[in-house]
Amino acid sequence: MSLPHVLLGMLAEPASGYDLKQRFEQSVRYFWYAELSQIYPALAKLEKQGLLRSKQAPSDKGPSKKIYTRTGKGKRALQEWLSDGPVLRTERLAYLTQLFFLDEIPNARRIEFMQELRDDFAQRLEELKLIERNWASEDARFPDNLPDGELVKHMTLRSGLMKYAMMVEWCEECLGRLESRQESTGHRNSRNRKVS
Amino acid sequence: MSLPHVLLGMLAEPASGYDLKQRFEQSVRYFWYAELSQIYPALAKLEKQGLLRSKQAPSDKGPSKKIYTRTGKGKRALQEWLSDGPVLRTERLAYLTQLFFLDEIPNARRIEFMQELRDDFAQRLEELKLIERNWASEDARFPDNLPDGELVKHMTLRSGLMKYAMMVEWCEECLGRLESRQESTGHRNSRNRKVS
DNA sequence: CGGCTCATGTAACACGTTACATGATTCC
DNA sequence: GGAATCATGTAACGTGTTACATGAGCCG
Repeated sequence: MSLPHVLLGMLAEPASGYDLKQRFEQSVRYFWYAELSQIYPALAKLEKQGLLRSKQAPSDKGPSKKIYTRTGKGKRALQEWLSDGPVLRTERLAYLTQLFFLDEIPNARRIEFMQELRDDFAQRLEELKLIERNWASEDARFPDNLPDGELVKHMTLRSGLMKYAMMVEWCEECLGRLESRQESTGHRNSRNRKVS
Repeated sequence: MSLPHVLLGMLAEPASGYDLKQRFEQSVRYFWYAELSQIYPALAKLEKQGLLRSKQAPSDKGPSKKIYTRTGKGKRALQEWLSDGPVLRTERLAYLTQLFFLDEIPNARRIEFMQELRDDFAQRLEELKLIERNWASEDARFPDNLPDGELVKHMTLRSGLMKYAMMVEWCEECLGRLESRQESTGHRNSRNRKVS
């Protein structure tokens, strides 16, 4: 339902499948993920539908690339997807369903689970903070005078910063509740952050 | 990777496929969704693997049901999934990828998009607040003296309450930034909440 | 009797993951 | 020459969605 549209969005600038995979990793990896083996056939299909055009081009390093360009029809398909409004309530958050059933394992394990969650969110938060710091130092227009294309990217980044900061706090709150039960059964559990 | 485990979790109490669908809608719909046509074959497969057992039972209304019960092996499989730690970085948030490319449509449309987002998050927040209010009024142990099974459910609920409250705020912030651009091009746009 | 909810499924298709296959170029 | 990276794909399998099929029991 969405990968083809994400590819159309990423192809505002022409790129090969391999390039697109890198772009995924650098930009949208916090809310979208795709394998190369998924990207290649998706691009081929979009070309067959006339939403993309491709040409062979030599590479700086390695074998020649197949560079895809968005057609007018491709751009309109993307705009239509965006104009249809947000795609909502399709999220699947496996870690929350796990938490929902976490009473099926012993409390000490529950605490380990929440620590792992907290550490991962904290790490993502640091990664995003770094991106924001670099951006701020490299672009004088940051954050209030950005052009439209950068503004929406910054809004996306802000949502990640706010979300992960909140999730870390929430994990701490949960750990407090779990640990108070641990203590009452005679055990004691360090609250130290795991190093990864 | 996960639906079978979610079903095992939901089957702490025996139920039919149809019952489970109802349970999905009442409890985990905010972070997991499944169609009946996905649930039935998944249950059959779990039974074939010996993680569930089934028996026919009459229904209050309508035809007879196939009631599934978790086996010891099924419970261990669930505990193993939970003990392996949180399943992370598998999220796919379509609305954030849309936002990321939102500069491809006119600013007026961008504002409509964010209003729709905000309204949906606000609605989810109200739904969760209602659940919390009802719970608080029906259970004297709420929220600090809940048994383990309810504690993890409450932690899950809290994450939703905190998340959607934050997302509504974030949407308002984004709308402010988008509308300030709208005004500077001579248009004016009401900030009123849409009624659904 | 007709329409609703209850109840269980199948079929066709789309989407996503893991493993495998192939070969060019670059760096050590 | 061997390992790493660049580059494009296919195959098999698992997961998820939409549409369709079937029939029991209940309410008006």
